[in-house]
Amino acid sequence: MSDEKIKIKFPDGDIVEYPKGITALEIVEGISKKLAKKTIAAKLNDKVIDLFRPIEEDGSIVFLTFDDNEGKQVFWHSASHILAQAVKRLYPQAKLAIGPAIENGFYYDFDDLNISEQDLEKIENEMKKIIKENQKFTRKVISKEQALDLFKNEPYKLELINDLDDKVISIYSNGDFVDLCRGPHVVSTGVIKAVKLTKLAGAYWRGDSNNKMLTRIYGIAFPSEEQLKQYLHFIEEAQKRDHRKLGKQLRLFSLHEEGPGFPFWLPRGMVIFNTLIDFWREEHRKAGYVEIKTPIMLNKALWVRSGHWDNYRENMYLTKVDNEEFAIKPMNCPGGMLVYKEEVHSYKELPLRVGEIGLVHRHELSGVLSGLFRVRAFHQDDAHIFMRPDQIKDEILGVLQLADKFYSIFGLDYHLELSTRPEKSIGTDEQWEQATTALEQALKATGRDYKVNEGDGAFYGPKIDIHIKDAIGRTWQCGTIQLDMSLPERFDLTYMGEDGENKHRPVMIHRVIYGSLERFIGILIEHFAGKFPLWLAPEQVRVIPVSNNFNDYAEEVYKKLFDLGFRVEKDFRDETVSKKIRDAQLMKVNYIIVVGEKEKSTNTVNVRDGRENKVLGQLNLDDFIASMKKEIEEKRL
RNA sequence: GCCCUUGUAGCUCAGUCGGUAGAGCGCAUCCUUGGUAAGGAUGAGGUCCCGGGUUCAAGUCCCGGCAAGGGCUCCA
Repeated sequence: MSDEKIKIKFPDGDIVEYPKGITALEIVEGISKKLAKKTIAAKLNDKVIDLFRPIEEDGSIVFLTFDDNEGKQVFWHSASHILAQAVKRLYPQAKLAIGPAIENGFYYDFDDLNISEQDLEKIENEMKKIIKENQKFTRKVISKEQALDLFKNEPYKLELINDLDDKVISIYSNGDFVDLCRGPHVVSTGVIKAVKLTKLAGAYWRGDSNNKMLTRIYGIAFPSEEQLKQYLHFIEEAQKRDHRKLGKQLRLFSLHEEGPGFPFWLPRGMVIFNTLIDFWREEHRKAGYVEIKTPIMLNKALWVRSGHWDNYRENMYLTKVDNEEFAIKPMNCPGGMLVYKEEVHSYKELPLRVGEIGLVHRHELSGVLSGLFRVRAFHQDDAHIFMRPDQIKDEILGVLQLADKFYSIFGLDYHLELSTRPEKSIGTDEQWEQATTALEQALKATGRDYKVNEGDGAFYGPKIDIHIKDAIGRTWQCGTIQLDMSLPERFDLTYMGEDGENKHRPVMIHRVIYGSLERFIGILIEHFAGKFPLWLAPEQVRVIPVSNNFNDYAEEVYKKLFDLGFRVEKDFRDETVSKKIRDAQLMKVNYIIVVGEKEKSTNTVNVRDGRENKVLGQLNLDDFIASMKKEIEEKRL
């Protein structure tokens, strides 16, 4: 090592001199053994590097642990190398593709690997062996020729190397295993304390469905067994909330072979469905919307005009009526266009906000269907807003505020994303500029952060997506606001301007807040784990007499609640109280009322909170009714 | 659409080596009349997803299809 020095700046501002070529590991060990133990990688001048890589230049350094996202990525990426190494040991003929870290864990793709899920345990055990061997990771930069020679038996690696061209080609080795890799990696395999292979799947090479399908193995790893256990427990809990499972248990909806992707709504599910729509109607009425309903099936000429025939036909259900071709609507907009054109509109009546709970059908690929989250028939809480160009900002802001009101009611946090002009698009630069600026202004006016996805907009206009976050941290795209510069042209929509000319082109947006009622309910089921707020609950109250000697009083209580409009059931079965309580609990009834002698003589009810699984005690019936009314009124969570 | 896995009573699932179908829950009837998460007994209930094939014999093995689950691709 030379006498040359380099200057390293720490996050707290301190600058320390070190000999050139020192490693981040040596630096951190000099600071704190404890920190060194937790440290996975380092960030030098904002570039993540291996702890074992010699530092040759001045710079500011940050140490990364598993708590940092970038630390996790290094950790999981290293685990994926161990996975590949284990697979190569057990199945030498397997060909390596790629193996990155992902949001939750890592995967590695292989070709020529014929295994089934039972083999995962074997591979996992081999990984544990490699971890035990505590092999050191090393990095080496090689020439393209060397790389081509080194990986001559790995066709996928060769393809990658040839695509790397002028970039630096680095390889990482640990033990007998070498992989083409940008890195960085952990110091040694022993750092990975706990690993689990979670699933086996097919995946196309380079994500292109024209390419060969490879075998992908997914896994997760942690710095301690305890963390792995916690993670697996979390997954288990999440599975208990699965809306497909709860939907069946709580008898909300069903799916049948006879109609793949076409959900059946059962009485209990219909309560939620209708309650959501009631709420929607009321809020939209207040926000100045009118409502229409357009036909579910319209002729081919309309879809040709709207552009769907050319761009979306693959996903449309077609049929014939009197020998003319018709399509079941995959979207509501074309019908809405016809309604707009029914009369001449004045600039004075804009913005025109036209809502529609539209049932749309889309032929999604069989492999993508999933419970209520991905279906072939669903209801959109659609609305089209027609406006003058100067109204864009305020209208968008109005929609964002309305969406905020909705999501807050359900206790759903969310974030906003703006997608701008894609490469393939219609319209002029000015139009895009104006539209995008208006969207941005509206976003800024909300005072919320938003993310920009450059070039991710639809070909016909920029859009804002609303991504909600559920009770266990998963995000879902629900609401969208899309500006459409295509349909007003295609349908030649106009309005009469101040100048007396009926040739002005309105700006149109499509927007949804629930997105799809089906999907939204699926999300709500999982968000609430089936325990709905009182205002939404399919069964708000269940009345249980302690024995059939008290059926008369129970009936009286039941009838009173029923007549007041509560969703109430009674359980007069010849079963024990415990049994009936249990059944009510399993159905996640909000309030379970038990009545016997005590209650009958005092005109009270004994209430149990079904969501909390807790007895609240004896309450005056009228007081209880008043408190429920209030709870519903406030839409309390 | 593609890869892997699965499909048995209303539900959740067992079914070994190919020998002709099982449990718990639910349901019905009876006993029990009860105080906050499963009282007891008896009984009914089956196109083993569908169609072919192999075999003396198929829930079981093979082929094809359909559906579901996990992924990939797709998602105006």
